[in-house]
Amino acid sequence: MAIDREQLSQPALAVAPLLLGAEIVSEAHGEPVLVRLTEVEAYEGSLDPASHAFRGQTARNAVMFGPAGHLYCYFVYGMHWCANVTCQREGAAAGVLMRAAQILLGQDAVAARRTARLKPHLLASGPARLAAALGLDGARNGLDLLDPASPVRLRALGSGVGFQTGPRVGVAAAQDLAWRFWLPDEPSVSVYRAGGARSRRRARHT
DNA sequence: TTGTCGATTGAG
DNA sequence: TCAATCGACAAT
Repeated sequence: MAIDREQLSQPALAVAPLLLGAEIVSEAHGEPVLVRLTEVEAYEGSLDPASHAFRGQTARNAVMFGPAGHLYCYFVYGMHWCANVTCQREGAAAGVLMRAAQILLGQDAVAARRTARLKPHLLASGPARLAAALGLDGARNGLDLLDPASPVRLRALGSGVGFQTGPRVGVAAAQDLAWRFWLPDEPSVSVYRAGGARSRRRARHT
């Protein structure tokens, strides 16, 4: 059964639980890779200082201002790609960062593409590792995850229940918000690291 | 035009 | 604990 875009056209806080346990298929590398999301984070647009869309629309974040159910890929730290599922209606920006997943299909191919040797449950643990596993980068930015013809598709949503929440990883702004969602007892869930490490390191010396 | 810093990862 | 590495954006 097809996924209704309406379900994704809500605030990120409402969409995030639905994406936990959701299945994503990618044929970006040729051979299909299928994953089940185990960890996500909500990013609201205008109200969220940690969101790329907080200061309004730019060339980079334009996809987040479009319709829900599209892929927002961004480049970070000069070397990694991360990917969001856009939500909210057209004109309102919000997204859910995909942080970790369990690989259901194509695990050997994913492992073979990596230079670092990782244990299987770590192959898609962390947003950049997950993006790499699915072959998501700037070339995939803006893809419609609900289009059957798309090489990257959202195949099923999660149940929306049975998750845990906590502060977002690596985010300096709005640390009081419990906008990270994960499935308990999933080994692929990434380790928590508080945000703003760099600026706080400088502050300690001054 | 320049300088700062990031929704991270992997090695030491 | 820290370096890698570069694009976006705010400040000049």
